[in-house]
Amino acid sequence: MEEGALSATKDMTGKMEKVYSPRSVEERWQKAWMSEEFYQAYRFKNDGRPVFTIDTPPPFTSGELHMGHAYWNVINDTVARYKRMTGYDVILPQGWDCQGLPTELKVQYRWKVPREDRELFRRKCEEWTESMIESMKRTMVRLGYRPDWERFEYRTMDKDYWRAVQESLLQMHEKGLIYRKEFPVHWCSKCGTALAQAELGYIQKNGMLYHLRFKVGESDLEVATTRPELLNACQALAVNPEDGRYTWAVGKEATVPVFGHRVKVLADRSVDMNFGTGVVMICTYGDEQDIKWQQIYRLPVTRSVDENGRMVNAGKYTGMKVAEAREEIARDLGAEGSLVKSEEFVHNVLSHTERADCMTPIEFITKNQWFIKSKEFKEIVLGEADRMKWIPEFIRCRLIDWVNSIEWDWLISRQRVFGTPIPFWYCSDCNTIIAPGRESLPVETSLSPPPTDQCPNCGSGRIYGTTDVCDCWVDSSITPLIVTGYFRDRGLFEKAYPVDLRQQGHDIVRTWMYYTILRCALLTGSGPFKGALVNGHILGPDGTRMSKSKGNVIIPEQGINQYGADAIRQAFLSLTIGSDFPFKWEPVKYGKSFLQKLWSSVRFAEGFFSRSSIDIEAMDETDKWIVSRLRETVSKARDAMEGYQFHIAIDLMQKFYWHDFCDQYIEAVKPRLYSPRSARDRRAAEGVLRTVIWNFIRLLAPICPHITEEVYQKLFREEMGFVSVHASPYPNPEDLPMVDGTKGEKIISIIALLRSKKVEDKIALSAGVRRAVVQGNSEEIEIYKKNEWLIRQILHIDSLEYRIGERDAELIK
RNA sequence: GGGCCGGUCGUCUAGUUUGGUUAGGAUACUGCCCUGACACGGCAGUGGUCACCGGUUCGAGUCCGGUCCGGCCCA
Repeated sequence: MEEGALSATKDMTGKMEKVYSPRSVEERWQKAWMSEEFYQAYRFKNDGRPVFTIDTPPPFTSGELHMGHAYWNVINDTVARYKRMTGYDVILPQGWDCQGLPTELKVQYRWKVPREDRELFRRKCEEWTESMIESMKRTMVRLGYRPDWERFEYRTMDKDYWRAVQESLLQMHEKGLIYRKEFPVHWCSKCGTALAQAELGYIQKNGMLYHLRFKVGESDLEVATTRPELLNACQALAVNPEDGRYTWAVGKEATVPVFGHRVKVLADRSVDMNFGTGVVMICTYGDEQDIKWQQIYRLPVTRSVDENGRMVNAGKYTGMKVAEAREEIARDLGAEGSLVKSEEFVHNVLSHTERADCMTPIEFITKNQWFIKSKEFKEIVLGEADRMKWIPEFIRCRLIDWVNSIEWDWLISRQRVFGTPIPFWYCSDCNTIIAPGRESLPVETSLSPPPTDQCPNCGSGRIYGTTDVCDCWVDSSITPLIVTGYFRDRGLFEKAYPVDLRQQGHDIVRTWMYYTILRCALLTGSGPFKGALVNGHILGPDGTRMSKSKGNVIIPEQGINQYGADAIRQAFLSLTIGSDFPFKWEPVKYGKSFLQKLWSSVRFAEGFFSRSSIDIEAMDETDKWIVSRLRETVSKARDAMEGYQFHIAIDLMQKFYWHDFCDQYIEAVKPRLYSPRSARDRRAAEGVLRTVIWNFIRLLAPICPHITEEVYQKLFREEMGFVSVHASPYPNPEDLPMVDGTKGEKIISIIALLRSKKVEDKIALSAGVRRAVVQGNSEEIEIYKKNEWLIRQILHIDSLEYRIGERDAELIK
């Protein structure tokens, strides 16, 4: 490091500059923290101290670090800095979730690379991802975020990570938790892949509700449906057994319009009598309910839509796109006289909504897919939800609700390219899974020959590998195992697992957190998290989700450039954890002002710093007051930090420092420094100034790591000897003298009152006042008398008089 | 449609578990003031029927019931 690079900001004369400039200070320390010298403050040492491990979902490598990322980086970093200062050996990892559809879509559509050339395609994806990581990392660093990059950075596209993911699947396979089966899966015809339940959402769309006439003998049965194109796959009609309108039809056969085949009319209690006509058609498959009914009533299956979203087995409609076929059939129904009416209808369409801007409606397609058994393990996850400590507490039920609503096993195969290969071969006759040997991992079974050429179950020779890759959550649901060394360092694993804290947003409780708890519990026998800290979203200033199309996106750099990372960090941490907030510049500006306040006060105090420590005997009443306030603040702020109540902690700190220390104490201490009565009294004041600042910068260090480091290096490093403020111990109330501040408080408050009177009377604070009368009870007057010199000096009052009465003051010019 | 969570000055927040003095603070705003750390400052002031309605109680922001609004999840 070049000479002087670490010295604090000074002007040419060596004094601290009047205006604090976050930009240069922050960049300087961010650079320093990456150096070998400072790494020891951030390194996981494994030296026997209690370990504190944080697991956090690795961000998807989109290339843009948005406000949400910045928010949870700040939370993580603050927790880690706090825990390090309170004596823990902290593991703060940083992962990158690389693989997934969005990257493939970028490479496919923007770079025009065909995914048929798998090798080239994958290489392009990796290239893209590398550059995305670079740019995200730059912003993270600029926020002051300092994980243990050196040892605990991981990327899900790395071969080591592949090996871990595949190893975990091998272990699950050995426990009998993986199967391959032909099953109707949620299919996105645009992306050409199966999707998990968690990747889907409902989109409200305008559509048509068609009322169709089915013939039952000589009578008519009217059915309302949004999807007449599935008529060819209509296997039954159903009504509610309670529905008196249709009891006559139950058990009879109905003729399907246009196609002419005959289907039964069933009675089933899950039919909603109030929807449409109360008669529903069961097709294979229109929705998840159809799948259930198909299984319950053992209905035949007709494929009606293919992987490209075109009709099959549909007579003259075969080959048409779904939407096209719908209109065509509607027309034919009309011609045939089977269409009673059609009406405009707003409905929720199950679509591909997550992690992609795809939004294509989902079809159900029957294919061979890979699954992890999950719905039979609800109790395990519910047990973990119960054991974990949740912040805030109410998030617990989000997980419980989700788990209770799960109806399907986890579909883990994706028909894509950029992902971790599924590490199994299979027998195409009986679907037996054939696993590779551990030593051959990572493996791509589409390229490598199977370890056996005969199925161990049925003896068939038809054994194939797969080009299917894993769902991204298969990768990212083992992060607690990755960071604690489950696959490489069992000694560490024993110490660090389960991780102490999982920090994430509330939107991914049902997906990421659920999968992580499930997988880790199944693999290790115990849940991955002791506690979860779940934060809300930072919304656009208009209170809605930030999105480019709405033009309400604010990027973290804007704030860092203008106000500094320490200012943004304060703004983020002053929000209640778990709730959503519209982004506001106000608190960021306030954060900046606080930095300036801290800076100015240190600049003032620096001139009076002596190496002498606090002299309890020589302390005056105001000294005792500020020290007792400091003690109280340290104690309460520590409690708040312990409970991750950052907004409480930061509020305590800001109020103490600004309004007690700066507004009151520093004003009150000036005469003792500028025109002291005795050297000892001056030294006492100096010792208090130094003690408050030394404790306060450590108190604030996890929240504002840059300015506190700057002050530490400039004023304290030489004496205290820690390489960094972040390597020093967090302040402890036990280390501060227990003094009674009640008398000092009386003095401070009468000074404040007299100061207000001067302002009210438009007397400059520096101007002299001939006479003043203060009023109070006899005990208070006693205290004022003893401290008359200080009161008169501060307020430039020539003589003070006292009067018994309500606490009050009066100036006489 | 169902479940969960939340609703305290313009904004953020304390207080709600264990009901009890004029609901506290900060910020923003307005006014006055450059006082030897800081005008990114100081002092003062305006601002809240604690979402709404009802109930329990001597007394409710706090407890109970219902309604409305917002958010998330599920259908």
